[in-house]
Amino acid sequence: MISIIMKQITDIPPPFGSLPRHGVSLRELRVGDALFRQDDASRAMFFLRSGAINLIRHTEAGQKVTMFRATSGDTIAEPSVFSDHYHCDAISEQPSIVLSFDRQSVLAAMTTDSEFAAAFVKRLAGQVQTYRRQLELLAIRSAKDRVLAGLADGRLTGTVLDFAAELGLTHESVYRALADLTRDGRIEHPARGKYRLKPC
Amino acid sequence: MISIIMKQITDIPPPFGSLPRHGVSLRELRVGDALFRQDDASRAMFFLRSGAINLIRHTEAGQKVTMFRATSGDTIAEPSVFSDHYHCDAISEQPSIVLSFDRQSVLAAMTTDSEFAAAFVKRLAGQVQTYRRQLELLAIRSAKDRVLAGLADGRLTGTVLDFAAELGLTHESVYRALADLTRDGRIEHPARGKYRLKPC
DNA sequence: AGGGCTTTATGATTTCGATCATAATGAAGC
DNA sequence: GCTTCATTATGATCGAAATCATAAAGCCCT
Repeated sequence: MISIIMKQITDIPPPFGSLPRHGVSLRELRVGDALFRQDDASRAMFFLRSGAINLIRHTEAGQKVTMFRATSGDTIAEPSVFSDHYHCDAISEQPSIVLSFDRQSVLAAMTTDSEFAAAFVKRLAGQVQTYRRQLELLAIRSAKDRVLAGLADGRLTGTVLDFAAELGLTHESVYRALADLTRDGRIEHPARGKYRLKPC
Repeated sequence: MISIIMKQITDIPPPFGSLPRHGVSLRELRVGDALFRQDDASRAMFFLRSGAINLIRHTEAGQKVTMFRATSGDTIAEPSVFSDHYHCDAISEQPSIVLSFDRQSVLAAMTTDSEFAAAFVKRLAGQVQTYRRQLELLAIRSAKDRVLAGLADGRLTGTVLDFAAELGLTHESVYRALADLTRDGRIEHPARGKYRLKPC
């Protein structure tokens, strides 16, 4: 008799391979599914094996802010390992497959396995750099320049609406900027909703 | 004979107390001094014992972006432990005293001392949260609301000019917003250059 | 094939922040 | 005390992004 229930989760990326098996599980998400919601109790952190997930924070004024767009190979919700709740929504932008790492297991590994901890630190340091890039992007005042920079940074992968949210601009402004840039010959517009930088 | 050269550096905050003594040094900065500059070779990370230091990044377009304003108890340049150069300028906003932790010593401690590593991860996780707050702040479109949020977040501690840079606004706009908010009775203006939220 | 929905797209208008200009206040240095 | 300088502060103008409005194109579902 073949058991699919006991099927092993394979290819756990370093350093998470050293976590006990009971601390790891797998989850599939369809477009629009929430991996977790802001203020939910935090049970785990995640590794995105494939797909794309947006981390969206809701401000007091009811505004939505895309903090981060996670793609294959990214980890999600590391800070929540130290916090008892999540600080933003994690919404699947594309069909995604994530590995869940139990919060307690991660905490335990952190204090007993220094290699694990070191690798974890490295991941977090990378995150910090990413946020800094994001801040740098938001500091660009001109919508046209900001859109161009965002495009150069490879951030237009989903819809233009998502792209606009990531850039902190209205979608109208982004459409206009994209149209301008196309007219200027700085970017190409191969199809409806598709834009890309001119090759050099 | 009393030796001041050999004077011990006291009160090294956890987890850095476990670093070897030769990996720790102390430095004092006057207003405007640079702890390091963007693209300098990274030799150390830092703990700010007192004062305030702004991390400022220069974009390609020559624009200055305040990524982070470090105050007492903050660590600075953690990501640079994994990088061979600094990614921004660190400029002292107030007279500051910093502890330097040699990059190699930190790396070594990270892989051998799991308690050190765990504490380090926690610090970085905190940093990530801070950057998220900053992103959230920058996402507020109205200058008035942004200034108010920044004030509520306790970010106006130095000059209004620095405050403006942190908020990504021109100082004129910030002065006007502060004047408006004062007129609205939402904040108090006890003295020139001083503003604070109305107590409830 | 058709109805409802979202995304893409652009036009018209308004608003608000940037920019430029100017001046008063206070601090630092001589 | 006087000069120099940065910070604080406000006024006038301009431009660009937000807002409001509208519509076509593509998609999902039946």
